[in-house]
Amino acid sequence: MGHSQLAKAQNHQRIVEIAGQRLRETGLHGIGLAELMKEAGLTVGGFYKHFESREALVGEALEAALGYWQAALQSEKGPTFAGLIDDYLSESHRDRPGTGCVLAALAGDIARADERTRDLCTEKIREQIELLAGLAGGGSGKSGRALAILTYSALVGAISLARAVNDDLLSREILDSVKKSLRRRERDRKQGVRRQPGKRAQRRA
Amino acid sequence: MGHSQLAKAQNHQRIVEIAGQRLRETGLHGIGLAELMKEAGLTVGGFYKHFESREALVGEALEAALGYWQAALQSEKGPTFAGLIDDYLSESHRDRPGTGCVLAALAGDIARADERTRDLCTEKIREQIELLAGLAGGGSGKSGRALAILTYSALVGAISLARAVNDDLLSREILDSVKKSLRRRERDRKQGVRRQPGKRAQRRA
DNA sequence: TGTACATCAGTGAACGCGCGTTCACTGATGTAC
DNA sequence: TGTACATCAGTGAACGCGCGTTCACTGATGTAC
Repeated sequence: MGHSQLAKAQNHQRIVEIAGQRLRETGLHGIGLAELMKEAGLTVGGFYKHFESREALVGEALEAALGYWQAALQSEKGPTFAGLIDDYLSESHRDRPGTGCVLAALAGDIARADERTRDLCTEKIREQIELLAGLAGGGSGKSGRALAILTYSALVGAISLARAVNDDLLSREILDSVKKSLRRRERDRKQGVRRQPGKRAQRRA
Repeated sequence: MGHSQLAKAQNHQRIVEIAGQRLRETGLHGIGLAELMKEAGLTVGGFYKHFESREALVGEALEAALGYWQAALQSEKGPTFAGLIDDYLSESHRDRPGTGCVLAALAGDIARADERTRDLCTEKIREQIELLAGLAGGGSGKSGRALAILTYSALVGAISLARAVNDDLLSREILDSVKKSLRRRERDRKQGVRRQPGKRAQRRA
């Protein structure tokens, strides 16, 4: 319980990390500072030694949470399109919003948030789409980007619905069905792209 | 400002309707009773002559709002799959969450809501999927349902992302791109189904 | 049709609680000599 | 290496505000005679 600079930095990071989880679990207004600080092993009073306001913490936490997801995706050293879909639409992801995709958990809240927060998310969404488009196929054409946007939308929507739904059977059906549809979509496109030199070859096969 | 039974019923309906809009606009915890009653031309005190609690109002409002969407879809007398997609992914829908799809606006909040609310939404989601599956094609096969689920997920996700995004260009791109992708998907499937008797006919064309 | 009365939708103020924020204080940290 | 001192992370209580809920009261509604 020292007051060293190191301890402060560690505490700061811990608060941000916990906030990132709880915000995704309970919504942007779902948790109070007292509870948050307690969970970090501290008391409320100290909060303002770290952040200017609750809003400032939310900003930092969202930024970190968005970055975390990004990192997780890229660190998988060359994740595949199909692998990414399977991860995203897993029951594990559905049941752990706290460590999952920020947009799936908070899209509604973000749409109503201040401009700075929305700026942040806009850039992250842009990056995600580009990442997906890159994975979708070597082609730099528009269809890769279109597939990326469709895929991203379907992922976010499917997880949102699967979480909203109360019936485990329906919830799983949503995850599995979208998983299969998206996988097939990518497969179809890849085959189309690879046989590019002669389009007639597709018909012969 | 009478106290008649008729007036009460009208006030009740008005409160529910306004709540349905404001909740979709500001989230399940985004608006207070005082403001709500004021907007309905009443004062806070009278609230409990209509509802047992705030929670009860939210339940009624959500049920009405979900029903409203359902009705709008069906009253379009035989809406088409493509028409439905265009309506859902319109800028008008994006910019008016208050009168739009409950799930697109509140999926996050609903996932965290009490069981009764989630039950309600689960049934509505089931109905929507069946409605879409019915429109997707005459075939009663599994692929119609899979397309319905993919479509529904993509719709909810696309509108959620388009609302979260701050950049109007990217927002429109998401709407338009998903619109096109889904339209094509349905077209492809319809062609496949209609030429069922002889699969070879597809290759000849 | 007219009159007395019970009902109850709606009013406006007050209550109580939770939560973000502030503040005086503590004591370990780290620096200047 | 020791010592005196300034800094500041963290404490715990208090403040103020907003919001859901309660309550005594009002007066129009609608009913019984």
